[in-house]
Amino acid sequence: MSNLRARQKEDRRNRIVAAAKTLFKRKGYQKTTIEGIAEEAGVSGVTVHNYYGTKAGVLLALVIDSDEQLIKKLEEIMTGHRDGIVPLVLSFARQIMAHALQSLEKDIWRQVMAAVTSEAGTQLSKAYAKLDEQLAFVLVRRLETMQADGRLGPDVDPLHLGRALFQLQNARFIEFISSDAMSEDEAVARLRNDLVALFAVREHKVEPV
Amino acid sequence: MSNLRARQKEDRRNRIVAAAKTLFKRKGYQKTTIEGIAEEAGVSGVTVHNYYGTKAGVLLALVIDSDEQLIKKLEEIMTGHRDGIVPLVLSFARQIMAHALQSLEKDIWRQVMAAVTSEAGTQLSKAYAKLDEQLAFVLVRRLETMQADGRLGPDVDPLHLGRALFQLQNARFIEFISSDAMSEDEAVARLRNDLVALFAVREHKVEPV
DNA sequence: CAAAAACTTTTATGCAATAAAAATTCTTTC
DNA sequence: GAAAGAATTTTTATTGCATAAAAGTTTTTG
Repeated sequence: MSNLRARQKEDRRNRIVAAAKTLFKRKGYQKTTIEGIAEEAGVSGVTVHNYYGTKAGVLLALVIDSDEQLIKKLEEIMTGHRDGIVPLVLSFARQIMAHALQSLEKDIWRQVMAAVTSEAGTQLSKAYAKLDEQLAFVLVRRLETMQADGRLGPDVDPLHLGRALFQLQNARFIEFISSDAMSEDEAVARLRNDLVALFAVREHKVEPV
Repeated sequence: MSNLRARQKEDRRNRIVAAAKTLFKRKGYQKTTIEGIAEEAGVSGVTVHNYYGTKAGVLLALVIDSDEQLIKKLEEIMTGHRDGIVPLVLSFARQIMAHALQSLEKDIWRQVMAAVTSEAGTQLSKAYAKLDEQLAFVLVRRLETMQADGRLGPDVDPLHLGRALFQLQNARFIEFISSDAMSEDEAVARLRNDLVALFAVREHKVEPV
């Protein structure tokens, strides 16, 4: 029974995150209090702080759990793709938006994105950034396959292209969650406009700056 | 003397923002209190809340003022450009980063970006979004000129392209301020990688999704 | 089993945010 | 130009996040 203490800690972490998920979904982010989460989880409020630093930290931990599943799922789904880059990225974007709304509401996602930025440098924020990198790599791997199949020119760098495409997708995702009025379709349409416009460019010389 | 009341209000707004700017720069964001700003501005703490809603709201108001100047300056500087798209966007990005660091530190910019997201829907956040749109249009106008000069293919939509390029630039700007360690050069290098990779793509068919 | 170490809880404090009541100050109207 | 009325700020009070230090509890170790 190596380390009872470690197991207790793990158990408390799980209880806190589970309690938070329940309360965030039931009452929304603003109206659930740390003290409420603590009570539901059977610990003291200060312990929640000790574990996660801030209320947003608890939220981030919860989202990270959920996103790890998303990545696995995306990896599978995307593997089937035999289309061009634009449909690939749009499908990718749709999966992410659908998954996001399925687990939490837009208002709460705004808190997530805000926390990632304002708490940049914390462990949880770094963990979130790492997941973003993994998401980008889902695209990168698809692009590598496309290049191997000859569906993507040999002069393109799949790593940089994948990252760039992810950045664009992510920017539109943030726009999507930033407005309750914006539909998935609208967000996808904007992303398509981005891609079509970018791919229409024929740039020849690239000087250093 | 139309409306003494309105003038007093305007005066208080100015004093609050000026006081906040002084204190943010002197003590940083976390350590300046609303009460402190209020005292420096000669009003009560609750008045600051009544005017700007939150501490981040005061910060946003201050940044918006500063960004309005940036846009004018950028419009002038960018007009001189006779290079390709990539140098244009990189130069644009450099101007924005330089301006940002000149007015406030990275840590405070993180609070700005977080506030824009978490307080999406408020007047101040909308005002900030509008400035972003104006910034994107600085690029759009340059692209229109390039197209008229024949330096950009006629099948490209300058509006969509400008917006897409701004989104990319903005994503890398956020990355830049999110890490104290990232230099301007590094951020520009990443943005260049994005652009080069995207422009190397030769996509032919674009099916709907 | 007792001492030490590791955690959690209790207790206390500062500050943001918000609401309601009280006090001021400006505007209007007679 | 003074009093009534309206607008706006300040005072006062409360809740909750965040943090620190002291006190208490449980696990680990010798």
